[in-house]
Amino acid sequence: MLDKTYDPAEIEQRIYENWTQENVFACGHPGRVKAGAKPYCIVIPPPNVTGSLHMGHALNNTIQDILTRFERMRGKDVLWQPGMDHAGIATQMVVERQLMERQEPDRHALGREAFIQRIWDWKEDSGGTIVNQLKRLGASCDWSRERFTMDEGLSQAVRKVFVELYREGLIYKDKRLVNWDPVFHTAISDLEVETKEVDGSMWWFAYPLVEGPVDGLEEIVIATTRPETMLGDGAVAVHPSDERYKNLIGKMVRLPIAERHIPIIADEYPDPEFGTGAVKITGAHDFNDFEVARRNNIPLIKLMDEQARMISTPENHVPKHYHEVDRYEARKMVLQEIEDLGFYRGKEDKVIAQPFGDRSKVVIEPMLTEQWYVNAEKLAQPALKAVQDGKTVFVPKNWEKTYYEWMNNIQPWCISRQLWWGHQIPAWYGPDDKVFVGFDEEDARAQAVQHYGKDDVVLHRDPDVLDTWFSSALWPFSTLGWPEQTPELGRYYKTDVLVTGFDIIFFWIARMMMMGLHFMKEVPFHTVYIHALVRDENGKKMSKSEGNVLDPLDLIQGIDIDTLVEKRTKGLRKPEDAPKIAKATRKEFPDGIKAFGADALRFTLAAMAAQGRDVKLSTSRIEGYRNFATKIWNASRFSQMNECIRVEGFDPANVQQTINKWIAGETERTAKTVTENIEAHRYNDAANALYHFIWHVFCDWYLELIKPILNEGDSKAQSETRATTAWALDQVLKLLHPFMPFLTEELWMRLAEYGPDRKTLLALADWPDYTGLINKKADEEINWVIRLISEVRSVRSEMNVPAGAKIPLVITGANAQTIARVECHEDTIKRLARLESFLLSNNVPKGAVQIVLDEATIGLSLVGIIDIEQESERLKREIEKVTSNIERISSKLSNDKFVANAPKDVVNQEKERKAEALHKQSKLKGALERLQTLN
RNA sequence: GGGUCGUUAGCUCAGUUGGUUAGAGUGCUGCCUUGACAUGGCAGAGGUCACUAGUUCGAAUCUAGUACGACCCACCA
Repeated sequence: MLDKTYDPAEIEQRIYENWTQENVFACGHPGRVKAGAKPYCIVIPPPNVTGSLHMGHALNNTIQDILTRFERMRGKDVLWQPGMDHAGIATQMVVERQLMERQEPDRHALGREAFIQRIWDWKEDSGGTIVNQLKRLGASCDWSRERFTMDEGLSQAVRKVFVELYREGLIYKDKRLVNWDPVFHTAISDLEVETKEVDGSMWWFAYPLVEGPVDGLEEIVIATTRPETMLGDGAVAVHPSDERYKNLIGKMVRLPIAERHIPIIADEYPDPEFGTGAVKITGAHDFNDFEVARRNNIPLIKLMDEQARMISTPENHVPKHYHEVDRYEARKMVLQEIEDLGFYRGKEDKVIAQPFGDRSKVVIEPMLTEQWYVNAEKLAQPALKAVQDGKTVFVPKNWEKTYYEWMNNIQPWCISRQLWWGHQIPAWYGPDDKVFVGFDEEDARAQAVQHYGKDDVVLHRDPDVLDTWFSSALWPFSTLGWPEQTPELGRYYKTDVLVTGFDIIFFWIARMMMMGLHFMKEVPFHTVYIHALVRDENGKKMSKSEGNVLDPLDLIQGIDIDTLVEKRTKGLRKPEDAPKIAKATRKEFPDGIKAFGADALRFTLAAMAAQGRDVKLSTSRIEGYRNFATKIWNASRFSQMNECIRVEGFDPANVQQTINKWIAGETERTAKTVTENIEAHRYNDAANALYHFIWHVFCDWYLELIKPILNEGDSKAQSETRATTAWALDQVLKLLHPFMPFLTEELWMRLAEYGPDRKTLLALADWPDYTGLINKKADEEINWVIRLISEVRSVRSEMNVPAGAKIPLVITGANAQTIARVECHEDTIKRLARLESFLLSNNVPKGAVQIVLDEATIGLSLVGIIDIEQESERLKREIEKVTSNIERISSKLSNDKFVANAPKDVVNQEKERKAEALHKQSKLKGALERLQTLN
């Protein structure tokens, strides 16, 4: 016998092991995948090897799991391809920090090879905790095929792609400005830069004219937000149309501190309306200036080292006392010196847009370096066209616009990183720095030998590694075995659906599209489902520094308040926020967080994942769905207690009892709704349909309505009802399984003890697909019973009839159909409406409350309880309601335009409604009259 | 500066192509420990669908504008 409540903690782990043992998730498994089964494939967005499961992962993977479980049950050969990303910067950072904490030698002391080995060791020990967390969530990935972006196979794919793109001229080296991260000492791509508005200042400096005043001007005043870069100025630019400076163009000015002479040039770039209209040009440290400098042949003077400290230059542009000084310290020094020298012309505080590294959170420095680039513009064209042609569809569709927008303005993709952890660039340099790109050193050497015409060439390898997203871009085919032509590659590529958040459309989706089309000549997936961001219940983004992070694992297994507070306040960027966060957390969860189980969390995420909207997660919602799990558990318990045993060969189309016909039809409806909504990626609609059916149809009505049959019905009706209940419950478990896999699988097995053996685990059972079970007559009849019971209950409550009091009921004016229904469902109605007796009569008795139900009038004898005044008021209110309804419909129907223009169906419907309302009105009037004459 | 989206019950949200009296969950009120379930049952209160104008027989839904809010992209020194 089942316990009274469902205990997820006890069950979930055991169930997952069961699935694994039975190879339930293995694609192409000969034991369980039917011959001729269609393939279905989803590749997981590979989580970082350093990552742990956050709410975004939980939503993302719940959706993928719903899809894969659904398709698996529909008989497809499903591959959910799992794996992890090596996450270049993040991983290197974690291990470097670990070395520091343990006071071990840093990576430079260790050397490259030892450091990389150290990272592999780290991965072995503590990498990939997220995999186990995904299992806790129930993710039905084929773990036997797990891949890692640094695996040998995937690394080969990376090298091959690099070499081929290089040979096609789509990868090249270039010296230009890049976004430089002074903390990680590496270039990063445009996408990894976050522009933020911060409080800053703009200062005015005067540069004196070398050859004396022109038009009375002795100096030109420039405005800058970055004073320290003035040491590298190569020119001052003014707009050619700017009358103020017209005669200054071509003159030289003296650059203070640096004591150099630089020209005043004319360029379209300066805006005469802004600042002073004169712009200092620092080509090596500003993207705009770089372009101006290029156009005008102005020298680029690199001022800083990889940590953004000032350096000396070969031409001694930077005075000695600035050497090795940090850029912000240098700023203060420049300001002071400019002031001391008398060239300071003022300051304005203003909000300025500044670039920050998305991981390091420090201000990015534009730096002049040589890097590897992908010609993204060229690769983008087919990727753009594929979406335009509908080869790949975005759901919701409006994301396509975002995709187009970015693809149409795509910039060269900087792919080299000055890190150690990652795919080292397969490029080797000869003595004269001539580059040889090859699949491996041997390949490169062969080219070098041929080039130099001698055998003993000394080559050194490019030390840089590739952007992590370079290998992620290959994920849909590299994980399937490419460049080998594996059977899996042929079978599962292109994949079916990619499920991800909008934040990586550019980082990942766009690049997979480009690489997939280029190397596989086919899009990587036919559908991209973009889900929303998960926020806290106030709509704020969950972030460590806000202290509002909800860890999915905590919701699954529960956490006490002290531990939660400790988690939220540990390692904050701003430790002073800790007390505030602790207080808010204690207020939000005075008793900590209860263990809701994975199923409740999954169901919540699915139910809240409406297309195109953020998910604001609230714990009360999760609690509600935990209760839902308990409800199902108890419905199963009821079924078990009443010996509702499944019958081999039971066919829901053959049931005789009206109530059973009805639930069979309702089940069919629900199955259709759920199927259609999952197919349409409307997970919230599917979840809500299930919730409503299970709780408010199956439990609230079906199980209540059959109780009289189970208790005292004839044996034929009893056995049919038991079999139907068992069948319906099976369908419930199947339909709910993609959403709540643990609970349903457990019940599936537990209920198996009470009937014929299950042929398979629920995860492999056939998805419900019925037609022809809907029976209009049964629907009408049961709905009549439900309406009758509801009306009686409502009146009882309104008249304050004690819940325990059983009262007599009299039906008058009933037609033959109603009489038949009454006879058939008498026991049920008596029980659920708490009636003492149930009579058919020609007269409404004295002292009765009257309910109009279709053609019949139902009298509830409440002698001694009824208040004639009150009842008369109630009836009048009812009549008023119906009358206003009639008026509304009448005015509609008397509108010629409505009758002429509205569809026939709508007009007829209104006519029908009017007739019904008129009928009800006259019945209610009769009831009121009787009340007044009888009493 | 460009773009996307949102505004519906106290709260969190549904509402697909315009067509009953706009729905859930949660919270609230009243009654109920009735043999599956108090993590429950029954009944109920609660909405000018942000605002304005328009299209239409008919608008939460379509169009235009206004207000407020969110997010993304972008080089104004």
